[in-house]
Order: sequence, then C-alpha cells, then structure tokens
Amino acid sequence: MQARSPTYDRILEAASAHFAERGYDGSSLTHIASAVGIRKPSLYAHFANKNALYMEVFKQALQQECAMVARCFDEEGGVATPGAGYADSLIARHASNEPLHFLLRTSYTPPAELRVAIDEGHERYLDLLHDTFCAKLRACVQAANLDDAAISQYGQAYVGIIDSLQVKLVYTDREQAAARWAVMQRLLADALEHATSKE
Amino acid sequence: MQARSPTYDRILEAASAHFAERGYDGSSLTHIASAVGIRKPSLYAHFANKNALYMEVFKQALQQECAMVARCFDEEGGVATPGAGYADSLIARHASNEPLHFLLRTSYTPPAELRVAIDEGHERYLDLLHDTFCAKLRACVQAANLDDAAISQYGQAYVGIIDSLQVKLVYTDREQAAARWAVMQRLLADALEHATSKE
Amino acid sequence: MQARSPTYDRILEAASAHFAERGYDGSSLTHIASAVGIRKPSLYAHFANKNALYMEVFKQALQQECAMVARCFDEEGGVATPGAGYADSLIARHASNEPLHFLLRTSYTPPAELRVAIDEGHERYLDLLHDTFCAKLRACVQAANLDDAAISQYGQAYVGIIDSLQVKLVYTDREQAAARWAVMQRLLADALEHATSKE
Amino acid sequence: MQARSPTYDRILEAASAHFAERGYDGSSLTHIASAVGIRKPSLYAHFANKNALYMEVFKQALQQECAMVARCFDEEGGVATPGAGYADSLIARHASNEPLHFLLRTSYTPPAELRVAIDEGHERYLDLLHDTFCAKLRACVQAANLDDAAISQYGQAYVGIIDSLQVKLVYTDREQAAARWAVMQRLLADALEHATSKE
DNA sequence: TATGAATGAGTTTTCATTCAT
DNA sequence: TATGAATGAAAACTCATTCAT
Repeated sequence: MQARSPTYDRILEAASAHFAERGYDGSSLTHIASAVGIRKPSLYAHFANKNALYMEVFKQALQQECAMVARCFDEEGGVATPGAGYADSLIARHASNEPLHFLLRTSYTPPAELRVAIDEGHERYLDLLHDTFCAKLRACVQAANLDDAAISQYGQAYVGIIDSLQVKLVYTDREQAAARWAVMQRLLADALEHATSKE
Repeated sequence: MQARSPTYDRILEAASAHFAERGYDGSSLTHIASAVGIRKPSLYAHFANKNALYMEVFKQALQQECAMVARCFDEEGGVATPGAGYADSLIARHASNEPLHFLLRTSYTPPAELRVAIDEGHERYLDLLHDTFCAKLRACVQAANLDDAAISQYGQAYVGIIDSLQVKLVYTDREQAAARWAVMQRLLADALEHATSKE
Repeated sequence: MQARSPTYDRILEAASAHFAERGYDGSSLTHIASAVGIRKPSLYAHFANKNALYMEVFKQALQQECAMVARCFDEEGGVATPGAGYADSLIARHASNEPLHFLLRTSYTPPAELRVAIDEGHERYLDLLHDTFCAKLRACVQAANLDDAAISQYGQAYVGIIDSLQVKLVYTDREQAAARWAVMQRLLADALEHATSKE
Repeated sequence: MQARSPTYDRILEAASAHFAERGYDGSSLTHIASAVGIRKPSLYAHFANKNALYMEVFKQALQQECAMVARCFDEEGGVATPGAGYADSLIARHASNEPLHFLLRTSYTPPAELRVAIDEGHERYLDLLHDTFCAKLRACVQAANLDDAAISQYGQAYVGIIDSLQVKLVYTDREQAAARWAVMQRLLADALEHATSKE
C-alpha cells in the first residue's frame, strides 16, 4: 500500500496534475486512473482512498518545496537581497511544476475535511521560509545592527512578498510574476539598505 | 429570470456563502436551495443553471468590491500611506463578508470551465486597484517629483501587497493579516518617503 | 377552456409541429409554449393538460384528413385509377403539412396511455378510406362485374398502398414517395384492368 | 464495455423490449435496469450512455433482421411469389419478436438526435430487401424476359408491400396483417404473371 | 388570459467505494 | 497488482402541474 513502484509514482504525478488544475472536488478518480492508463479500482491497490491519495500528493509536494527552500538559500551567493534565489526559483519552476502548482492551490483552498492537516503543513512551510530568511539575513548583513524583532519583521515581509508572488503565478503568467518580484524586491532592498545604513 | 425579488436575493446570499466556503464543485444546488428554504427545482425559476448562478454571484461580488475600492480611496483623508483605507477595510470586512471571501477564493482557484470569464473580471479589479492607487499617489504626494513609470511601479507594489494581504486573510485570520499589513505598509511608506525626499 | 381564440390556434399549430417531430414524450410543454411566445403555465388557460392538448391536435388532424379524403375523391374526375387524387394529394401536402405528419406518426406509435383513443380514430380514418375507395370503384367501373367481396379486396389493397406511401413519406422524401406511388399504382391498375376485362 | 457477458445480453434484451414498447423518450434507464434485476448505475459498466445502448439495440436488431432476410429468401422453395417466405416470416415472428418490433418502431419514428444514424441503417435494410428480391426474381422467372428496369420496379413494389405489411403489424394484429398480405400478394402475383406471360 | 414562483417526481449521469477474481 | 461488475448516494437538470395574482 505504501512501497514505491513505477505505477505508484505515475499515479502521484497524474493526481498532482489533476488536483492542481481542478481542485479536490473537481478531480475524479476515473480521470486520474485514465491518465495513468489503469482502471479506477486499481487505484485502491495503491491508496486507501481519495483523501489518502490527496494527502500523499500534498506531503510529497510539501517535502519537495521545503527541500527547495533549503537548497535555494544555501546556493545563493552574496546576492543583493536575501531570498532572491528562492524567488527566482519559484518563477522559473512554476509553469512546468505541477506539485508546486498543486501546493499553492490547496494551501489557499483546501478541501473542508482536510483543512486542518493542510493548514498545519502549509504553516510549517511558511515558518521554514521565515526562519530560513531570517537566518540568512542575520548572517549576511554587513552591520548586524538589527535586533531580533526587526529581523523577524523583515522575515514576515519576505513571506508576504513570496505570497504575493505565488498569487501572481497562480492566476497569471511568469512574466507578470517576474515584474512583480522586481518591484517588490526593490521595496525590500531599499528598506534593508535604509535600515542597515541608518547608524 | 432577471428582475430582483426577495427570493432572488436570498439565493444569491446563500450561494455566495456556499461557494465561498466550499468552492464551485463542492457546493450543491440542493444545499443552497435548502439554505434558502426552497426546493432545488425552484432555483431554476431564478437562474438558468449552476454556472449562471455562480457567475451572477461573481458579478455582484466584483461590483461591490470595485465600489468599495472607490469609496475607501475617496474617504481616506491624508493618511500616512495611500491605500491604507482600503487595506484596513479589507481586514475589517473579511470575516463577515461572504461576497468578499467568495471573490478572493474564486479569483485564485476559479472552476476550470469559468476560468476565462473570472480571470477577466479579476483583472478588471486589479487594474482598478492599480489605477486608483496611482491617481491617489499622484495627487497626494507633496513634491510631485515622481514620473509616471515610478508611480506605476508603486502601484504594482501596492497591488502585490493587497494580494499578499488577501492571501493571509484567506488562509488564516484577521490578526495575522493585520500584522502583515503593518509590516508591508512600513515597507511601502519607507520606500515612498525615501523616493520623495531624495531631492 | 375550449372556445377558439388566436392563441388557442397558435398553440395547436406549435404543438402539432413538436409532436410530429419528436413524439409525445419527446415534446415538452415548455418548448411548445416558447414556440408560441407564451409561458408554460399559460397553456393551462387553454388546455386541461398535456394529454388533452395532444388529443385535440389529434382530433383536428384527423378531421382535416378525413375531410381531405372526401374532397379528393369528389374532385378526381375519370382518373385512370380510383384514389389517385388522394394519393397525389398526400405526396403534395406532406412536406409542409405538420398535422398530416403528426397523424402518421402518432398512428404508428401512439403514447401508451392514449393508445385506445388514437387507435380508434385511426381506424375510422382507414375505414373511411376503404369505403370511399370502394364506392368510387363501384361507381366508376365500366363493367360493374365485380362482386362486393372483390371490391372490398381492392379497397384493402388501396389502403395498404396508401399505408406504404405514407411510410415512405414519413421516413424519406417526396420524390421517393412519388416513385413508389407510380409503381404501386401500376400494380393496382393492372389488377383492376385484368379483373374487369376478364369476362 | 464491449465484450459479451450474460448481463450485457440481458440488458440488450430488456432495453429492446422497453424501447419497442415505449420508444426512446418513453423508456427510462431505471426501468430497464430494474427489468434486468440490477441498479441503474450498473448499466454504465456496460454501455457508455442511453444513446449508446439504444444504438447497440438497433445495430443488433438490424443485423438479425438482415440475416433473416437472407435466410428466408434462401430457404423459400419454388413459391408462388418471390419474397413470400420473408413476408410470412414477418407475420409469424412479429408478436413474439421484440427486436423486430423495435426495429419497425424506431425506423418509422427515430429519436430526433439519432435520426441520421438510424435512417442510414434502415436504408441499408431496405436496399438489401430490394436487391435480394430482385436477385430471386431474376433467378426464378421462367422466361427471363424482364429487363433490369422492370425487375427493379417489381423490387420497389415488393418493398412497398413489405412496408405496408409492417405498418399493419405495428398498429394492429397478426390476422389483419395476414389478410393484407394475401391481398397484396395477389396484386404482385397477378402483375408478375401478366408480365412474364405477355410474350 | 397570462404569469412568476414553486414543487414532487422523475430524468440521465457521475462519483467513490467494494468485492470476487 | 489489476479489473469487471456492481452499487448507494448524490449530482444537475427537466417535467407537468398548481396556485395566487
């Protein structure tokens, strides 16, 4: 019921695409199965039920995105703004990345019965984002004259910017998202520069 | 099929609540009718079908919100940051305002078959927001030393901030949204102050 | 409920067309009303219910067709074959004559609940056809050397031919029906000639 | 969805009976399923939808009847009139043969949406009838002094007679149909005798 | 004479799920 | 691991009919 198999993975893929595109209620197991090339009851050899399938898709998408957060912040060098690497990554991946698309959609509008579990996961992701950004900021700032409260505030701002970026990605295209990021990044960079150069 | 009637309005109300809470696919006409206190087929005396009902709810919610944008910007006095009135209004209204809740939800995750119409309406709303903010900014800035391009960029930033605010409203609560607005507003205010005081 | 009025007649017309095209079960009062330009409940100001409307359409179509039988046989001069006038009339009228079309259809496949009444009416029509043909044959035959049994048999043949003609009219076009009539008329004429010239 | 199974066949049988008796619009899947002894949704494991079920019933009835045409003409010995075997078979089978009953009904009054496909199938049947009769006539005539045009005309007459026979079967009973056949057969036989003995 | 509103009964169809194989 | 068959529940929608106006 749980072990990895080629079919198992193909189901996750197809489900991710369907759930991302049409949501929980708008996706039917028939269509998902048909996209995989199997019949509907065969899904039950891999997943207990629709909820379990949905939650597994969510779990994997969340893990993948959290790993991506860690990696992007790790790999970004001495960029102008902390977190720029991950923002760029979001924009770059969105079009072809169903799990990410799914993650954004279900975080905004989780199916009522799964809301608690999903909210909890989503919050973990946001906390990770916030904490990672703060750590980076704390590390990279020339003059570390910002206290923890201030740093956390910038962390909240960064998370807000990422949210606004994801929204733009969800309902329009990459270009507009890139434009928004440029604008928002400027806001953040200005504020940081202003704050750190104050004294 | 078109004229206002008490029942008509009550259907719109109930539908708005259901669609906001459970989305298009998760809402059933049976439940909506039952919330109104009529039987399912009676809905069809007022609306051609589920799509038409959904779109009417959307249309009214959109009109109402656009009117609210105009009103909030009109009524805000010499506030610190242009657009603060509308942001506050969003936060204040969200919990008890089903049409607004519905509007945000459907704009981010429209039912696949209605996506085009809804995207178009949502874009009108965002454009209005952008343009209204820019007009206000242009009017209220002490030294009008900002060119059109710069003003438009701040407009885009404001729209992004509103988006991030709405996201927070959609998936958490008013308090966190208020906190986010405080942070983001500071970003925007700093940037504006910095820009206008430059010369 | 019964008196003639412009609307009453227009309802009959529209109903005739719908019933002829789609049958009893396939026709809806909504569509009929809409074809008339009124709302569905308004139909009930003119007819007690769907059955009554159907039966009234049937009654008028039957009356009209019976009158046509009488007229065609009256007006046909010393044609080659008795009954040729009516056969020609059938072919000529079919395309633009909804009541006739309706009559044929409902006679073959009456709605189960109305079967008895319709069968009875249809039989009246066939009897009229048979008797009128026989009278004509009896009158017009040069040598009246055919006994009643023989004449009745030709009457049955004529009715059979009319049936086959109507079938052709119902499911194909006027041209093919005309061709069939030419062939069948020859059969009948030959037989008559053969029989009357025997002695 | 395609392969034969006991249930599949029982559905076809029940559907054939219902469609024959009440037509497309007058038959409901609920009743058909209940006649089979299964629940309504189970039908969809065997047929895509009502149309597909109807067309499958039609297809099988048509095939069966075409095979019957071939067989009857094959097996008829040196009967008085070519085609007598098939006419007798029609009369004999009608009461107890649902597919035949269905075939006649739907050919005369096909559901509006399926008219094209059904007309096409019905025409194939009529063509087969015509051609088979002509072949038989050509083979069995003592003096083959009839040209092709004449033979085809007798073919058309035969098809017309079969039509009139089927009409009689559809809306009255076997006895009257037998009587009509006796009369029409005489017409045809006389004409043939007359034509072939001419020279 | 006409209609807006309402409705019980019914339609076809889809759904997630189960189970024997 | 996969599936054909089956099903209860529920979906959206249509229907003929009623009734107050």
